[in-house]
Amino acid sequence: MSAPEAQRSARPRALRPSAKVLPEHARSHNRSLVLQHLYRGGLQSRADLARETGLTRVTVSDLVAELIADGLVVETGQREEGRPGKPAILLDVNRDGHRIIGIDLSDTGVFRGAVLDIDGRLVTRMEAETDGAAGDEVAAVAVQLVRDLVAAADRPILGVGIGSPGIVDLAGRVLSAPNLEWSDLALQSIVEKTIGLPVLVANDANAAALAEHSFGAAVGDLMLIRVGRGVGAGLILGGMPVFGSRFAAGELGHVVVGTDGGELCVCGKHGCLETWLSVPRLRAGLAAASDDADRDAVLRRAGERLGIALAPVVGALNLDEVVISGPVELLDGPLTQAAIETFRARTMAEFHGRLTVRMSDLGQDIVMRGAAAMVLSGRLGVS
Amino acid sequence: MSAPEAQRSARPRALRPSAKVLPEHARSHNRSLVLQHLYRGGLQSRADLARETGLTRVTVSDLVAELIADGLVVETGQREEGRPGKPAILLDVNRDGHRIIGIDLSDTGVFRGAVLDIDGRLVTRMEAETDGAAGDEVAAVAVQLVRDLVAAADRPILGVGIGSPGIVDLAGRVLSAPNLEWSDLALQSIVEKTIGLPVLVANDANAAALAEHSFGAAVGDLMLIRVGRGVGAGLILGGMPVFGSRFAAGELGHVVVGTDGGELCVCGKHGCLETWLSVPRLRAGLAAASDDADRDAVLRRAGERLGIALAPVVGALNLDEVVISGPVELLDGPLTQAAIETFRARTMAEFHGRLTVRMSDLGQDIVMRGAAAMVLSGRLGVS
DNA sequence: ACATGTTTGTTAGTAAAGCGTACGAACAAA
DNA sequence: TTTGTTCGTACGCTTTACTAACAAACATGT
Repeated sequence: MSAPEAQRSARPRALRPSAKVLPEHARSHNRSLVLQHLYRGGLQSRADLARETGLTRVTVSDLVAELIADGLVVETGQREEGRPGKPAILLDVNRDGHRIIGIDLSDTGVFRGAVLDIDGRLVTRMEAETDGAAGDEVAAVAVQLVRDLVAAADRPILGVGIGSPGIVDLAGRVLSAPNLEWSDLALQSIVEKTIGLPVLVANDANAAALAEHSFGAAVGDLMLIRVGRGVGAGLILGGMPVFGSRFAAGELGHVVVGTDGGELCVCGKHGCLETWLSVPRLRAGLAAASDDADRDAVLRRAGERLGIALAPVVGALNLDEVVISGPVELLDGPLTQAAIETFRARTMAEFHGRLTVRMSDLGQDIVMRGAAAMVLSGRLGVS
Repeated sequence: MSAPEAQRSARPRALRPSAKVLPEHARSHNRSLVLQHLYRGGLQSRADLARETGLTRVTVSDLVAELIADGLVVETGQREEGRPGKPAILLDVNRDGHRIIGIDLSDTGVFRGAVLDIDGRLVTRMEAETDGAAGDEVAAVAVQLVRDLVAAADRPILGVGIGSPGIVDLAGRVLSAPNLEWSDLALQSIVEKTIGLPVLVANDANAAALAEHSFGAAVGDLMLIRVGRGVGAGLILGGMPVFGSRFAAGELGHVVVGTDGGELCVCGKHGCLETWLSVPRLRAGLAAASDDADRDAVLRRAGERLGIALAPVVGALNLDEVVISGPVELLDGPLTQAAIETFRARTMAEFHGRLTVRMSDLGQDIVMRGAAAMVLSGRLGVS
C-alpha cells in the first residue's frame, strides 16, 4: 500500500459531446421499434406488438395509429384462429405502398439503378452508360438516372440511396473517388436539391455490407469483401456500419499481404491485396494458365492471400461472418475454399468456431439493395 | 428496364430486438450528459451547462439539484469575473466525494488493486500474491483483495471495476482464462454478492484501451496492444469498446503473422504474433543476442511483425491511433519505430496520414485505471 | 341457451419530463 | 439612480407512456 502520489492531471479531454434526448426522440425510437417488429415479423396484432416490444397496448395503439396515418402500416383483416377472445386485427407494413430508389455507381462504364419496394425487391431496373465521362459530367449522368427512376416509380418514394465508390463522409460528400475523378463532391446535397427527396450516399462496399445484413443470410457482425476492379470491404458491427474516423474504413485493397514480395501495384507498392485478388488480375492469371490444375492454383493462391489478410481483422474483431461479393465464376470455388483453409490455419479455431466464410447470394444487385437498406434504416429506423 | 422478377423473399431475419425507451431513460441520459460536461469541463455554472448541452436552464437546474442530492456534484462558490449580471454559482463534480476500486488480475503471480478517485488517480495501492493458486482458490484471493480495498477506502465507493485476463462476456462471466484455470466463472456476480457493491468485469486489454481513451492522450478510434506474457488487444470505436460476437475481440496473440514460417507456439502453430512479440520471447531473444546491434535487430524484427499484423486491421477500421502498452524498456524504441515504418510501408499513407503509433504513458496502472473508467462509464455515464 | 372466461382494442385519468414564459436577485456601467 | 445583463427559479403547458377500466367479440362448459 502506497501513499497517494503525484500524477499528471487525469482529466480527459474533449470528445464528441453526445446530444440531449427529448421525449419526442424517445417517441420516434419507439415508433421505429414497432415498425421494425412489424417489418420483420409480418402480420401481427397490436396486442402482439405490445407483448414483443414491452410497450403497453395503449401506447402501441397510439403509435400504430400514427403509422397508419402516415401510410406506412395497414390493417389486413382479422386473424382466423380458434382462440377465445375478440379476434385480433392484423397489421402489416404497407409493403406495396412506397418505393425506394437504389443506385449503384461502383461499376465501370455504367451506373445501375432500380426502383425497389419496401422489402428490397427490385421493381424496375435502369442503367446509364457513363461513356468515359468524369467529374461533374458523370455526376450529371447519375442525377439524370435518379430523375428517370423517380419518374418511373408508381408509388410515393421514401428516399434515394446511392452507393458510390471512393471515400464518402457521413453527410454524403464523396471526398475522393479517383475512377470518377470526384473529390469533395457534395453528391447527397446535389441530388437532394435536384430531386427534392431525402437522399443518402455511402460507400458501395458499406452499402453492400448493409444489404447482406438486411436482406442476406447474415446473422451478426460481418465483413463484406467486394472484389471488382479493386478490392474493398464493408463492416457491420452490432448492426451498425463502421465508417472509420476518416470515413475510410474497409479500404483494404492497398494493404500489403504476406512477407514474400508480390507484383507491382498501381499504388507503387508490391503485393497489395489488389494485386492478388482484383478481377482484372485474376482474369489475366487464368488466361495465362496452361491447364485446369494451373487455373485452380491461380485461384487458390488468391484465396490464400485473402485468408492471410483477413486473419488479423477477424481476430481483432471476432467476426461471425465474412461474405465475399463479386464475379461468382472467379470467387466461388477454389478461391473461397482456399481462403477458408488459410484462415483456419492462421487463427485460433476455438475463438472463431462459428465464423463462416461464404459468397454473397445477392448477386449484382447487392449495392442497389444496400442503398435501399440505407433508406429503410435512415428514414424508418428499420434494418 | 426490366419487369419485376421473381426473387427470394427479401424479409430479413431475427436481430437483436432493441429496447423500448421510456421518458425516464431520456432523463437519465440527460443527467449523464450534464455530469459528463461537468466532469470534463471543470467549473461551470448551470447556465454554462445549459448552453453547452442545449437543454434549458430550468431543466439543467432540475438535473443539477438531483446530482447535488446524490452527492455527485457540489457548488464551489461564485465566479469572480467583471461581467455584468448576477454572478454565476460554479459547480463541479464532487471529485473527492467518492472512490472507485480498480483491480488488475492480468499479471503473473500477483493481483494488483487500488482505490482511485473520480478522476482516475490512485489513492491507495494494494497487491496480493497468488502463489500459483488457480481456480476458485485464486478467485478467493481476488475477492479478498477487493474486500481489503473496500475497507481501506475513506469515502463512499461508486463501484468496483475488474480487468481480468481471458474471455469475459458482457455479464462479467469469465468464459475462459487458462492462466488462472477459470472457465465459466461468474466473477462479477460472485464479487457483487460478497461485497454488496456494483461490480463490472471486463477483459484486461479492453480495460486498458478504455483507460487510454478516458485518461490517456487518445483522441478517437484506437486499438491498444498489450504485450506481456501473451499479446492481446482492446478496441475503442466511436467511444465504445468493441467486444466481438463471442466476446473474443482483440485476441490477436495467436494469429499467424507473415508468410515465412516462424517459431513454434504453445498453440501448435508456427509464427503466431506471440512468438514474435511476447515479453518472454523478447527477453530470450535479447539474452541470446551478442551485441547492441544484434539486440536492436531482435527488437526491430518484433516491431516489424507487429506492423505486419496491424496493417490489415488499421486498414479495415481506419483507426486514428495504435497504442502499445507493456515493458517500456522492450517496447519503446526500435520496436515501436520498426512497427511504424513497417506499417507505413504496407498501407496507403493518404488514408492513414493521421494514424499515430505510440507507447502508452499510463504505465503499470493502466488496467486498474481502465477498470475505474469502466465504473465511471457504467455507473455515471461518464467517459 | 346461457353464463363464463379470454383476448382485443379503446377511453379516461395520472405521473414524469422538458419546454416557454416570467420573475426576483445580483451585478456592471452610464 | 437608472439601465441593462445574467443567473437561477416558479409556474403552467405539452408530450409521452403508464394504469385502470370497459365494451366488443369470440370459445367453451353446463
